[in-house]
Amino acid sequence: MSDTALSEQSQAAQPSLRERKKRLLQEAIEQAALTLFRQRGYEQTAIQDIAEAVMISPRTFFRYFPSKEEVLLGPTRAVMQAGLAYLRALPLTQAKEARAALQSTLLYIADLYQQQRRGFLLRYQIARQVPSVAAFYLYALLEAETAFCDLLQERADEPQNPSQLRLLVATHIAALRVALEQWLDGGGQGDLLALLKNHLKVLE
Amino acid sequence: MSDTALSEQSQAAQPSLRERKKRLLQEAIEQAALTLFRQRGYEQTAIQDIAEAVMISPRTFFRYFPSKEEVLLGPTRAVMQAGLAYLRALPLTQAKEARAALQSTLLYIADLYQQQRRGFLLRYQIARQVPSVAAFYLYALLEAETAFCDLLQERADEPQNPSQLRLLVATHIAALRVALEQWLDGGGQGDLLALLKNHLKVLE
DNA sequence: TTGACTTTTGTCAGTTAGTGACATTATAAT
DNA sequence: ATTATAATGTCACTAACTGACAAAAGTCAA
Repeated sequence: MSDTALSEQSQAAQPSLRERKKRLLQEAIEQAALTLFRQRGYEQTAIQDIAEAVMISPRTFFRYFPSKEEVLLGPTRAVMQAGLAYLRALPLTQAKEARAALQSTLLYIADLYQQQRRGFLLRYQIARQVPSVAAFYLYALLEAETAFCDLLQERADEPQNPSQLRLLVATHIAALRVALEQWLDGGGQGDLLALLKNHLKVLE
Repeated sequence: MSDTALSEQSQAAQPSLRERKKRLLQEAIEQAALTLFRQRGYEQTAIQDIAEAVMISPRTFFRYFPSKEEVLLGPTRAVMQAGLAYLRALPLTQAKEARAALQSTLLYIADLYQQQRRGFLLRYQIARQVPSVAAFYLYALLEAETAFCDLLQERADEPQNPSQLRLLVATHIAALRVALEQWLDGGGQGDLLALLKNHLKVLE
């Protein structure tokens, strides 16, 4: 683990055979899992079934995903993390108001959802049927809440009342969730951004 | 199962030895579980440990609780169900506005929480540390959401836009959740009702 | 109280998710 | 080629559940 950073990343080139195979396998596992979930149902699909489909051992599955749920919830978590990164990188030169920064972040997140419409649609349909997935889906959405508060607190133009800020963030994420669920309930056909914008406007 | 209703409930008397023992055992299991969770931690406590403490077989534990999490989450679910019942029984003679009915229901729920402060405090402290419990806790809070919408729709003075109504309910439950967590973070010392009232006022 | 009936319980066997340890194999670097 | 490193498979294990069935306890009528 000496200076791989130097020898590999300096050229911004290929991410090494090993890395490529890892990505490929990760995607293969995910695809196989989603396919099986859709065919037989989530609970009727054992880790072993997924492993066999990709010709790996069950042990290896768990080296790529910490749990069965995470195959479905990883992207949701990733989108929320991307939202945090977006907020962190928001140019605050014009000293945005906390609410405005939050709104723009949620719209950014909604846009990411829309870009991966297909994947999220399937994931959502499973989450609706399986309580444990639904539960962890909510957790994935809301675990970022305090991080949002911290970021807004440190980057807002003026200090916020922590309690009020928390309420602001929670209700706005609730608006995102509602927009998301309504959009997905409609098969992802409608315009998620428009839906969310409307909800955000109602909150003001 | 013929006419037990007649012979037992007509006198509103003792709920039969069998029923009493069941309640007793259920409470004993719950108490033993909570004690062990506090002593050793949730994940370090196996079902078998709980079963041994109450001198039952592990199989019997699962006849009383469908899962380990449910020992912790049952009361939360019960409180939300009680809220639904309260809303269902709300006298609508004066044709309440949907928001007002919802507010009063959430205050009722908050009151129930406050009445069981001790129990919820412990449960919350565990939920904070264990993701699976936290996830199911959120699920328990939010699974009642659509039921709230349905009830409000059918009982409100005038028909609601379903989408707006959903947003209303989601944000208000979010306010309940925030108030709850802030109250519990403060050790349950503060006034939950006041906190919630404040949050509800902000939402208007 | 006896005796039939119902509910609850324990036992047993099994499935599945998830984890640690270690030997084996594949990739990387020299 | 050779050595170091990282990924994989195998094995053994824990722990949460579940179905089936027999044993025990509670119920009720005669």
